[in-house]
Amino acid sequence: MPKQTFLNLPESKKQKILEAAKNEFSRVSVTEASINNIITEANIARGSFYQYFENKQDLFGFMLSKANEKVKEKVEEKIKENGDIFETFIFFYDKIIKKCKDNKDKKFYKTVLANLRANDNIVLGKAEEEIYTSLQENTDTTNFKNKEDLPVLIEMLNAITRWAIIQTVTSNNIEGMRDKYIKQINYVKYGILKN
Amino acid sequence: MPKQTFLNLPESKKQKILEAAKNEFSRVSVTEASINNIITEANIARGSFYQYFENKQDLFGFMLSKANEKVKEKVEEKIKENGDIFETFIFFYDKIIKKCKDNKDKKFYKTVLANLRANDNIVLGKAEEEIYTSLQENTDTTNFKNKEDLPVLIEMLNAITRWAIIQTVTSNNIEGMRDKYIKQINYVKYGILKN
DNA sequence: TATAATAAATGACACAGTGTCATATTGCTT
DNA sequence: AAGCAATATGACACTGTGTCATTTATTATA
Repeated sequence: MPKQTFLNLPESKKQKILEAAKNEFSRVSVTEASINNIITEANIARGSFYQYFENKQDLFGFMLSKANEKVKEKVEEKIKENGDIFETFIFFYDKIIKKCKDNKDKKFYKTVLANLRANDNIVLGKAEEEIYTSLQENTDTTNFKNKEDLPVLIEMLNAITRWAIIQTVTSNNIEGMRDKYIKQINYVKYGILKN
Repeated sequence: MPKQTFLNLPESKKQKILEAAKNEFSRVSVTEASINNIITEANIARGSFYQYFENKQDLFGFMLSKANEKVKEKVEEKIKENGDIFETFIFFYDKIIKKCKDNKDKKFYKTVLANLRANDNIVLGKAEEEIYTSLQENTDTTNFKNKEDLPVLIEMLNAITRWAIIQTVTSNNIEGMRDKYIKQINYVKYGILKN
């Protein structure tokens, strides 16, 4: 988390820094990002950066969790509303893809997702754990063959969905990719093999 | 690919360099790895490193594809042998996990897998495409409800399997993780929902 | 209002790393 | 033994990170 000094800053200065950071994180992955570029564009001194953040990871994590906090809330609403774990994952997928279409954040999201580590969470840290709990507690398992395996199912849906998101974002055929994803969800619901 | 100069090197010198590199890549991800550490341990000059490789990615890619070339062959054999796409993915999973248990390469694999980018291939580059083709051509779809969707199925199995591999390797409960993975494969075969 | 105290800003610095290149060394060939 | 090609070398120019002593601004206090 950013230090108090950053949070105390006047809104306009904060925005200037966050915007410079967004440009840099749209250009390259966090590891490749250069603090120099950020401070030059934001017009702050090197030392100031370190008064505000621990390092660039700190800044990046802050931006990402901020960007996704609404998604988290909406997903939790959704599962409480209808209890359908499959619908909810599709809803999550759509929400993230929508963000990648929005011109303001397009490049940022694309770069972030393409450079995500294999076991990084899409919605960062504690928030992702909380989503898991919500899904677990609110899924309606009435139609399941076997209720006990819900956590394993959620993990699998997570694997499929994150892969689909990454493939969708890095491909150019968004609609085709969504269709594929929906097919995959249906496989999980009804199975591949004849009975 | 390494330059000819490296390939011409006497075996023992090559080994010394590859071993130094393995130590470094076991310690941290490719991006964080330091060429300095590698050349110091291998006792070669900085300039020499660049006579051998384009950069550290080049060296890393070479090591990884070398490490996985056997896996690729065995997977292709397997699918030709029995046509069972599910068994073959489990076979692949087991092969990779086995490598992560082998003391010599344990740390290396663990670090590599934990730092894989979200859409990097586990078996690098061209080899992975070739596996796809093999799987596609040799899968027996007799029992499938719908034969046309094989490519989509393969992609899904890939997503599930790589996630399982990464979770397994970064967890400490290897056996438990395998059980989970098998359950997931069964979901895909038979579906979650009651008919 | 003057002064003290607290918060914020600054940029030079030490350090670590990358990739290049002109030069030196080795070893092979005739 | 001379000459040529392959290999080895480390100093150099860059780019980047995180720190810290110092300066500047802001707020509180008497």
